[in-house]
Amino acid sequence: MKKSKAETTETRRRIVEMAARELREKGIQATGLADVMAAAGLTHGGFYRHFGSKDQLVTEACGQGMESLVEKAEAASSRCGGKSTFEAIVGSYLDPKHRDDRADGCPLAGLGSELARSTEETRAAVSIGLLRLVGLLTKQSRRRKREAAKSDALFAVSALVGAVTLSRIVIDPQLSTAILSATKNHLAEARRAGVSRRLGR
Amino acid sequence: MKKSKAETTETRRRIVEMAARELREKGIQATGLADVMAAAGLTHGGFYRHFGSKDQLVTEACGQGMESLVEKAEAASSRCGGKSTFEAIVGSYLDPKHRDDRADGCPLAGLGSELARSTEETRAAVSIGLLRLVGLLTKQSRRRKREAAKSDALFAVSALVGAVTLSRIVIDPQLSTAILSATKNHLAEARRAGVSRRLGR
DNA sequence: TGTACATCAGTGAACGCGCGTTCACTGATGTAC
DNA sequence: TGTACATCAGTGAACGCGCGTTCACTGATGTAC
Repeated sequence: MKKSKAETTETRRRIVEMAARELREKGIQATGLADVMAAAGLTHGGFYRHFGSKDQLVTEACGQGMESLVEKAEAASSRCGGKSTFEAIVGSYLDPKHRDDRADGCPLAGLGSELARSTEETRAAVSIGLLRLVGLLTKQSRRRKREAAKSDALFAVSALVGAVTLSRIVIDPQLSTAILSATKNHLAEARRAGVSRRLGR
Repeated sequence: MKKSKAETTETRRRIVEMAARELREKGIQATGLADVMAAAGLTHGGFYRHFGSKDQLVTEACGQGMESLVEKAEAASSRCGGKSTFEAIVGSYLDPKHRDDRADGCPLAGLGSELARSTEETRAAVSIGLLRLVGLLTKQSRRRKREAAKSDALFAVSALVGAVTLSRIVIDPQLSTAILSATKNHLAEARRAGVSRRLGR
């Protein structure tokens, strides 16, 4: 049953795509290769025609998940209505929809503590996406100094990831949304403060 | 080999203590009951004399880990030198020592994404500790309104948890410490801004 | 262009391993008299 | 207080299961002539 090169490439892409979803949904360790292959419409035996190990798939899938996140942030920033790009990114990240849709959400929030124990390759792949996100937000900072702007961005990303993680742990729905909205309000406020400082107020 | 009641109680306590360490160190799924029992100086077979399931142990151990965290925060606040209690708590949480010592660190940072997929019991146990921490920080807020003070606290905890999580994922050591210090500086700044607002400046 | 053969994507069974859980057993502890 | 017996904490072997990985096999694709 050999497949054409085009089909093979497409199959590999689909496996990574499905893995990115399954991993974020269930977690890295809880996701079996058979699950991923089944989601891609295949049986588990063929996995090693495409990847050398589960770790390699995890690395690619997490990298891909981060790429999706960055693209989503870019999209949110391009179609921000009256709001600033910064607010658009923060708003979509802290939306309860994001909290409730792990499979399509941010790998940092969905897999954070597992990523911290992953291979150096996986962490490196994730770091690239993280730095791209930080870069996006750094551009949006209103600080003069580049270092201060990057510091703003690192802080904002930390708050975003922490807030969504906590909002998923907590049981009380009111507390869960309170965490998200508190973070949204405070990030907006901190940004305004940054503006004030820049203008010397 | 029946043991005295005092010994039994002490053994159970030791199992929970060791589990709290092992879980935070290796993660929930990656920690085996045999590991925990061995760390407590026992063999795995006796586990079910003390607990009904691994889930139950995880619940107790995570709850206990959160208690330790809160106690540590209380201790840090009581012996804060010239700094405010708020700064003392934030400073010790964002200390690189905390980042590098998972076994003794915050369960939210060490197990965040796994906790988000844990049983309701475990999440409830963790929530109690989280709310105690939020309560501590709420008391330290300089806002007039209680709601605003709690919002401050929720935001601060989100940033703390996110920052330590990210600092453990990232490979570049400079970036890792930059995440921690950016978060520390911004939280202190946000607090100062809160003061200004309260004083009507 | 047509043909013969090598390649290799995908299948499904199998392997080995580690895990959570169970169980028969041991012997010190606690209790009933 | 002393004795006989029930209790039960802890041991170590075993069970069943799911997982990552391997492998012989199939048959369509790609290639060499």
